[in-house]
Amino acid sequence: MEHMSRTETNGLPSFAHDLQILLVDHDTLSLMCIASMLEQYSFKVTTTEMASVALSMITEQKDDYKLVMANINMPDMDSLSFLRVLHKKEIPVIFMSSEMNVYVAKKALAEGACFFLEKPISLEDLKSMWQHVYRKIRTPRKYKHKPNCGTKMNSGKDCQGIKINEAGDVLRPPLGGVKRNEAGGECSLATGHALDIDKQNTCTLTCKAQGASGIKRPTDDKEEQEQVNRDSNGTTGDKKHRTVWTPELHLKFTAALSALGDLKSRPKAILKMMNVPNITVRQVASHLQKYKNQVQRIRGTDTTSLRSSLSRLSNCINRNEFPPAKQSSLVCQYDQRTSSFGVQGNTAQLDAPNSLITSPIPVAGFNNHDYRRQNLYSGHTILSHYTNHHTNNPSEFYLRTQGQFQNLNQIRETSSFGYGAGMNEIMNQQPLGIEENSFRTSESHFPSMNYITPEAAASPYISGNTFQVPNEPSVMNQEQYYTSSLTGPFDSQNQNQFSTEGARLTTEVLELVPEQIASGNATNPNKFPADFNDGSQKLDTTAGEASSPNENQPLSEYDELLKLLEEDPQEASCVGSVPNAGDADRYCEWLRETLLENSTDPL
DNA sequence: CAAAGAATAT
DNA sequence: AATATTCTTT
Repeated sequence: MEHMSRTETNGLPSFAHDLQILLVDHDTLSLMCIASMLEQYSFKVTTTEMASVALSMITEQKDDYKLVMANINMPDMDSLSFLRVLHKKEIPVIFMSSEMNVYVAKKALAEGACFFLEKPISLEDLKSMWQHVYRKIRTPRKYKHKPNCGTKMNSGKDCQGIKINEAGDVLRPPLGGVKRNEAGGECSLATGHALDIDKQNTCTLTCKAQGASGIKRPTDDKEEQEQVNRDSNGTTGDKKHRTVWTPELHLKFTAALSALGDLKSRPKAILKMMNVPNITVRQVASHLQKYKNQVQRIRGTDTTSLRSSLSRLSNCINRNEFPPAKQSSLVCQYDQRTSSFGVQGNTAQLDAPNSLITSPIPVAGFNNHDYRRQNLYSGHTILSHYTNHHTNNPSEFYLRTQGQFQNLNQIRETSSFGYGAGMNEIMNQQPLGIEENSFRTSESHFPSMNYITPEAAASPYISGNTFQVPNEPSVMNQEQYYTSSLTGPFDSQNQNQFSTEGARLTTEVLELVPEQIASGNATNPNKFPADFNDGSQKLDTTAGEASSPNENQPLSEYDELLKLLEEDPQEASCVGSVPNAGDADRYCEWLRETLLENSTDPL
């Protein structure tokens, strides 16, 4: 690669040349892509897809890596342990992630990572990475040892039996397999084990004999907790899995609620109506509890409207008037078979389903949405859409640049993740994925593609190649989520569907947007951005210091620093060839502070 | 005692 | 934060 980009290379101070960077990303395409970009700056890049291998390489010290850039999502180990090992060796770590998640970013930074990049990463973003090599090593802000929290940063991915001893050596389990619990049951990768990181920096795979859901309150040590949890037939192999309330499930739930009315909406009845196998009354009760809380929170203490909504719907049902009069312009179909939203054949057009499973959203910020993320540096907002993993439809991503969406055609499927992961964040980002309920996300490193026309956007149905660009968010916000289930159209003919397990086709019509969003407004392409910015407000604030209206501040600010350093490399590097990275340091410190500050914000 | 509601554990 | 489990009330 010597022949290429001499100019780019010259953009960096000499001491940044030939910097040895170890790049870790299980995502091969991403790995190659970023590696090639880094090489354009004349960095010497070594790549590996396995974090564990990366650690081996570092431990073996074949090369003197000055910087490690790693996808925070590590299928083969816990990224937190990874970070700690490197931190001990005083190698700066920059984490990358395709799912922007403030929590994860904060966590990583707090734990000592020196930077966090959201994919897609631009050439420009990488330009300044060398600076981190010269920053002082920070000590992790807090070291909260919580047993069983080790996987948190891994967005639902668990360690697969990699051990790291104190020296940072990576020890693989004999067969590289899955550890088994005492009873010989295989630990489910999804839920059956937890990753413990003790103070010796040893990561141990442990299996919970009781399964993922063996959560018990401390007993007053009455009768020895008999092995009540050994299942009835004596085999411990059965893995209880944590039920995930997918959009589909929740849909059935809300439909049942609607059909029953709030008076009859008791767990048992709901369960019966939902007719979903493998779900218990207690689970429904639990969900109902959450549901009610959220409805209440959204509506304030006022239950009247809730009631009237229900009775209104009830009336409709009784009078056989389906669907009830429409009040919104944004309608999409829901295909129960493929569990996707959108017009037949064009699935996953709406990200409403995501909002179904997002966590409670602060009332002030309805527009928050897990699938709407913003690149800290580019200011791009990226929308992603979920799709059920049973379908072949890749998730779709839309990139908004300067007020316009770009459809990223070059979509690549990556790992699946469980609820809470990414979707939360993608959902964000929490542990314990369940195979049957996992989603798939896609990411793209190719910012390009077609713009979406306002005309296309105006379509009440969102077709495969368009994106709704309404004045208001096209996502169903929390309020809409709860109310729509109560007031939304309900096909009488579908009532029985909840008790028929067989094939169901696209018949249900969902109302996704409340009446306030009149069709007239919805087609105004000039106004929509407000919401999307709001939706990412958290990230915005995070990225750009409040005062500036320009969201790209951080990048330019960083750039300024870089330029400063470049302009006078001599002076900058007064100590040997080490530049004075004070400014960069301060910047990073600021960034970190900002992120951490936000974390304490109640919001 | 069963079912639902609330509280709490993780 | 979401869900499972346990405690409390109906």
